[in-house]
Amino acid sequence: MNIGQASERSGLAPKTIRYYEDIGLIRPDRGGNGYRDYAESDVHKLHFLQRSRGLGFSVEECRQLLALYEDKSRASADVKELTQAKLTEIDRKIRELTGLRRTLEHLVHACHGNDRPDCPILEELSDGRPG
Amino acid sequence: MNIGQASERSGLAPKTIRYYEDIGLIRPDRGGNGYRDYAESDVHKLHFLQRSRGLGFSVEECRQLLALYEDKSRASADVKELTQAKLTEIDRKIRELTGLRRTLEHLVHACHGNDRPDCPILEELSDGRPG
DNA sequence: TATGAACCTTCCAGCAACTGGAAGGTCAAG
DNA sequence: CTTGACCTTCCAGTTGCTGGAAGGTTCATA
Repeated sequence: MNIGQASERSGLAPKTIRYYEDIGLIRPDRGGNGYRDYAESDVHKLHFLQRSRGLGFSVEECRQLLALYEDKSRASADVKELTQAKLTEIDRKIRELTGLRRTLEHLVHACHGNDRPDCPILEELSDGRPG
Repeated sequence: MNIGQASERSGLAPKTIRYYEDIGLIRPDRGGNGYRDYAESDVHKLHFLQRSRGLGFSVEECRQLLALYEDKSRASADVKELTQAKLTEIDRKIRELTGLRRTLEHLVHACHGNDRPDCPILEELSDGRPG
């Protein structure tokens, strides 16, 4: 099938699919007219990529996952380790964002929000001390 | 003072400081030797940038904040609005990450983590159905 | 058969927000 | 006078695409 249909069925933009080919993630056939020709297995891989990217794996990690996925003798412990590492990273991100959220919320509450020139948000950004 | 000291005192890498100059955020003087020469007020602005970047404001938002900060007739409602928008965005990110975390955790628990070739993580990534 | 839309192709450029490195100038200490 | 730590500019790379230009193909319709 053409790239348009592969795009629809995988949930990836055509540009993204071509990009994935550029960086060697997938290698579809070509028709006599030069058009890319995707097999079912290609769509499957693209969908795999779409899902794993959406779950926060980097493209390089997806490359590893794809290799594990295609390798019949893969060890699932490898995949578990990769996923566990990702989990830790996500926890860190959530913690950071939560702290940031707290700070900003504090600032919003402290700010008058009127037209007077004094603004606790700017003051705190300026001196770095908590208001 | 030279860029090295400005870097130390603002908490920004020299490269970052030069970059901020490139994109017009700050304009330090130059000494006779061509070296950048930072005044106290420059360091103050750099520190302001360091803080607001660290709080998740984009460089363009920092530019706005800096303008408001420098404008004596600024309206604090503007700043509050910007901060509030940022807060909403952070909430969305936290929600997304939490969902992602849940999915991955489920996958880790479902995976045997041994050397057997069947792995629920890969299977779910492949078909997109929750295991 | 012509025409137009909707596909497809490649390549080049750019986004954020820096970071790394090369090639070279300057300055202070020993 | 040399060594080493600074400083300068400029060019390129990072990640993961996305937009656009310029052109080829296919298909439906008039």
